[in-house]
Amino acid sequence: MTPSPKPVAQMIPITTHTLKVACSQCNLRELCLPLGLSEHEMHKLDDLVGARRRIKRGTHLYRAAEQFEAIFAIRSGFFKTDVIAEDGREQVTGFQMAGEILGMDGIGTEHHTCNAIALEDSEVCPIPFARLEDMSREIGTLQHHFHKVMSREIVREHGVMVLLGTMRAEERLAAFLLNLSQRFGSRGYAPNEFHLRMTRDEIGSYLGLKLETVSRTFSRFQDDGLISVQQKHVRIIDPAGLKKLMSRNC
Amino acid sequence: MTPSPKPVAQMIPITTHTLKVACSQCNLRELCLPLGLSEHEMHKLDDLVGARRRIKRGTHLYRAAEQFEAIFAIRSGFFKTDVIAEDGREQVTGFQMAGEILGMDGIGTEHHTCNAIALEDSEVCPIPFARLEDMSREIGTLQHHFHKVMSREIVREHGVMVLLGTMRAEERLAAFLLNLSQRFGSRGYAPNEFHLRMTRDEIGSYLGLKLETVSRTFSRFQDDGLISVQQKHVRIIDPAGLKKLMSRNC
DNA sequence: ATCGCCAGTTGACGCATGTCAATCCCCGCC
DNA sequence: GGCGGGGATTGACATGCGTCAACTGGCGAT
Repeated sequence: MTPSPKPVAQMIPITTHTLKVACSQCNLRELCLPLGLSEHEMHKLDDLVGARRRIKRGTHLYRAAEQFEAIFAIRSGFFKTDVIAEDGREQVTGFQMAGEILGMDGIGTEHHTCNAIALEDSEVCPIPFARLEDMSREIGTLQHHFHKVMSREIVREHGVMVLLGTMRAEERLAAFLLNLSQRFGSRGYAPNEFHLRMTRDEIGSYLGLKLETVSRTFSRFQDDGLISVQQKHVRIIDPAGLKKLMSRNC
Repeated sequence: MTPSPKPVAQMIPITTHTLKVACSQCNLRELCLPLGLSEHEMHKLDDLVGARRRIKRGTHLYRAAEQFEAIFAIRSGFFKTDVIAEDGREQVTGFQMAGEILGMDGIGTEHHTCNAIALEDSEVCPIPFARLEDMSREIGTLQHHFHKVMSREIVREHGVMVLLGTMRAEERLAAFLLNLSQRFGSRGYAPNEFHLRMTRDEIGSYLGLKLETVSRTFSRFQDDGLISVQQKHVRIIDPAGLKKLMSRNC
């Protein structure tokens, strides 16, 4: 093989300008806040969004009880959010990927109420919340889109409640895999082959299962020819079969 | 018994004026949207909020898939919201009481995504959403308060995820009772004695348990002297004992 | 006031998932 | 490239909750 050229990013001199997010240029705009803004509005948004911030794998973007200042659009990477109850139990409340918004839990109390931890080296665009509210008062489209984003988060959580309240282990894991698949797909990645960024324990916490149950269920899916799984690498062989699993009996 | 006097409501001539909500007069304002508004802003809000609507016990305030037009402030009464998955499973996603806001799940898709059903005869104040957004652009306080309400709903659902994901049956029911107690208390009702508006089945759906388990756990709590329960009437005898239950081991 | 029905209670039993433990095997670090 | 450790797998066993079923009793309709 011939040596591949250096990644483009390394050839561009790093200035505040290149570090600065330009929403108007961002290929995630359909997933993030700027959806449906005019050219002019989009450029106003560029001023709102702060300089991109790198979060190394394993470190916190924010912690519960910290002062809430901004929400964050994920530019690249992968996060988990979790809640630690007073008695120490951990519940993973979600996994977030590029184009999704983090931190809306902090608005109500002006303090974050959960932890956000990068599961791989990531970049986020901080959106100072007070300024977002100001700008929302000028740009109705932005206001409305932000409301939609928050509402969708509520609806997503309803889905998790259905999962945790009514589904059996197999169904939970099938739903989880199909959800990841759909989200990777809509970002232009292969929907049927991906690397899990989280451990079995984190999957288990999210799905209300113990890690051994997650592991066993993965193995069963593999034996049944639904997926092939090797550590964190997953290939979905029979998506329809997984879907069928979710609506069996009951 | 002597015949009781007619209910007061029937003695007042029904006019648009009496049916109309006056947020500026409402004793629920601390719980609902108008928190922190000036006198002038409050009166603008009075124009926003539509005529109060009565919802009879057992009937729907809205249904999943219906067009979303408004959110609803509960003036009086008690509701449940539920999601029916494609395969028919029902998950109760919440119980709502006076001063709480219903319908924010519909903003994202412009269609409601769950059902809201009155568990007793109730009254709601419809808040046309497009007009709420308009007014939010004029009144920053209102905008901010609405964002807080949505954020708190997200945080509430995180709490439910912790409950469903990590707690055992006893802990779930204890958490449920203490939550109801706190909410009744903050509305001026006796925190330690109340009527459940929902069935064992609905409690079970909310808590991810079968109705038999709910019933058995109630009985166990009674045997242990934590509560006294007779059908839908509950008295909390030992709140501290219930709290301790929730943080035992783990 | 009475009846019928639906909600609730209680018991017996089974199963899905948790618990505990041993072993394996990547992955990243030096 | 080798080594160490944490993540993953797998097995044996335990148990909490679900399932099925019988029975009770309040409440609302008439």
